[in-house]
Amino acid sequence: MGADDGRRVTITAIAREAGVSVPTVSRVLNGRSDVAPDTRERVEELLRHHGYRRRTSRSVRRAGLVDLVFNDLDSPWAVEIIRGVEDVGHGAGVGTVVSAIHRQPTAARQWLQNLRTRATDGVIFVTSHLSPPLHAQLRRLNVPVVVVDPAGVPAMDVPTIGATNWAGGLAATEHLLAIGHRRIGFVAGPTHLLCSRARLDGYRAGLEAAGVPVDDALIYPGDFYHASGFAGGTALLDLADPPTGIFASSDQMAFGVYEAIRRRGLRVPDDVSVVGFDDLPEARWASPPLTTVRQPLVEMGRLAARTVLRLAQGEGIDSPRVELATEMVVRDSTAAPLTGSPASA
Amino acid sequence: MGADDGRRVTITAIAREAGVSVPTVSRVLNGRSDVAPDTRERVEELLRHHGYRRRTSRSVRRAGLVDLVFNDLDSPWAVEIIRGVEDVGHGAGVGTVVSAIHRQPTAARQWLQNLRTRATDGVIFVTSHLSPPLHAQLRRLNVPVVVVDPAGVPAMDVPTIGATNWAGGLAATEHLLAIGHRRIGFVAGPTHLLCSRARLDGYRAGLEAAGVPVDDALIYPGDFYHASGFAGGTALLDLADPPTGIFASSDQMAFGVYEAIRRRGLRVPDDVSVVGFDDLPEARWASPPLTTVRQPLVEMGRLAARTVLRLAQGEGIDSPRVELATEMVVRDSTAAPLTGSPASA
DNA sequence: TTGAGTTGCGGAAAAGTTCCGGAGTTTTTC
DNA sequence: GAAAAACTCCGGAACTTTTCCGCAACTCAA
Repeated sequence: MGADDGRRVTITAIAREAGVSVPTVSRVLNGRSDVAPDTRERVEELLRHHGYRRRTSRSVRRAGLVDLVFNDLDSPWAVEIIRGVEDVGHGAGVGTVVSAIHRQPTAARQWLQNLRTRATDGVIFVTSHLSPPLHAQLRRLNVPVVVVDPAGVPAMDVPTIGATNWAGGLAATEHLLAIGHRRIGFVAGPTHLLCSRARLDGYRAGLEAAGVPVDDALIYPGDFYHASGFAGGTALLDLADPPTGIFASSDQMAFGVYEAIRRRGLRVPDDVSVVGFDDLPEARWASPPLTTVRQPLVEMGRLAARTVLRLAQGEGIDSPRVELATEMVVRDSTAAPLTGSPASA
Repeated sequence: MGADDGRRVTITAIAREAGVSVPTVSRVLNGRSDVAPDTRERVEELLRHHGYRRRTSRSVRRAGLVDLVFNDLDSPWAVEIIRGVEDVGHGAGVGTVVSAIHRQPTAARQWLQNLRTRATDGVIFVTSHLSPPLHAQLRRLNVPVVVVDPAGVPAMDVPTIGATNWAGGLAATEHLLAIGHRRIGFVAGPTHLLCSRARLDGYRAGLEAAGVPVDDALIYPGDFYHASGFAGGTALLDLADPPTGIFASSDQMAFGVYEAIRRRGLRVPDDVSVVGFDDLPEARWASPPLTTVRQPLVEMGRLAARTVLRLAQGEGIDSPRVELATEMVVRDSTAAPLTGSPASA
């Protein structure tokens, strides 16, 4: 596309073609406010069409801010990501702007509106859909974007950062199988998230590799929050042939499962084993301490921040898709199933 | 839905469409009296339909950012505050910049350095000491400051926002006394924080009002984090005459106490009752669900944001010191003490 | 030095406000 | 009952404020 005819594109050429002066193009590039909306659009269109790139890597004016956008800000999960981003940002002398767009397009538009009035060095979306129009707008503003735990398919040319969710799901399932469980319940996350589906597939793969048939009745659709874990645990224990172990695909749901088990008058791990996913700080302090799959959330935040800052400097990216390793953390919420129960060993 | 087709709506367009002159529209906008009622109505209808917005912000130039500074970003506690601030900020079209200064003066200096390169409409400190030099610097920059849960004395002329910590500590103690406990342990927060001291004083006041002598051996110095709760619970249970109920002045420490009790092979609330402070979302889902003192954290964040934005607009403040009410939330972690104590039952 | 890009300054034009007067209507006066 | 006075409502024009962009001077790297 760019069709840059041998020579590098300069703002002088853009200015001539757009019928404006050089300073005006410069102002558009730097996100100044004193440019008429349609002039800005015309110039941005030409910049994009010619694939303009900043001349030097050094003279980039930084806004001193990185945007971190969540769908919802209602989980301890979020703090871990914030910590990672803030840590790197702090070291690099950039502030971290945290927003929640609550899945509403109006909120997203309002956020974008605010973004226009100031500047940003880059945007990190977390488990967000990053709607095409929004992405197009950001592209027009020439703002680098990174997505953590992308919702849909890896998408276009946006770098994404995640964890090895499939491997984590597999490891958790293998752990339960290894200590003797055969009937393993699964509380899934929202199906529209890639990480949820990967964890579910890891669970399925683990069962199949062990020759245990996958029973759809043992898979409960949750949403990562406490309440759905409670509902899922209750539903699974209500089955005629209830599971001896339950793998919840988030720690919060695992705590909900704890509560469901406790309400039944049963105990963890004596009667039912539970495995979570995330390894939030509170997993270590739950009663009993939760066996879970550790996601390096802080490290994911750090990496996202470093990536977006590199992009902001015009530097390249090693890989458009990075998955950090998960790690099985065995604590006290898993044990061998009761041998006696229906049959025996 | 004004469907503003790219261009901005001007009063000229409105005037043309309404069949009146520009000055007439201007008069409607400014609430002048010399406009015929039906003319006024017609114009107002069109203004509404096109979503007309005043061109001039009229107010001072805003940076569109509010800074939210924590000491450490390592507790679910922080998310609640962030949610509140972000919520109000989002509504007002300002971004929320989250920072952690890790109690280090160097980090604070670095943060201030970053602040100089950009602009801010105001700063909210959370449980921070707000050292005099830092405060002086901010004052020099003419940046409004609000402190949530101030560390030291209410300080100079800085508005502060907190909760009724003393009343909360009293309520928790009274609850334990009411169900029959006489020997009540207390796991304190860091003594340099005002809220910690207030909770401790509430505890003492509750005991004294009930005629129960305060035993310093029952007061363990914690730091609000899990680990110190575990240490405190362990230490209290190791006493020759251990408490039958433990009041931890944060939910996280209460979870640490849970773990200490569990390690002893004892049970909550059968053997030992536990009360927390904060009412984090996970308190509801702990095993067993935690009896605690609810702090309106989100609301505190909201209020802080509203206050700092009002200050930024040059408006006045109703009160320099606001305390929001705490609320006793009774769940399943408290019960009457075993009557026979060491033996019997 | 040279070329690319940025910034302070100022001016033209647009947007919005205020002053003023005039047409039409209502009220008062004689 | 007619003229005068007063009032209502609105447009023209002058004025003020804000936006937008070019000029020229400047910075920065090669």
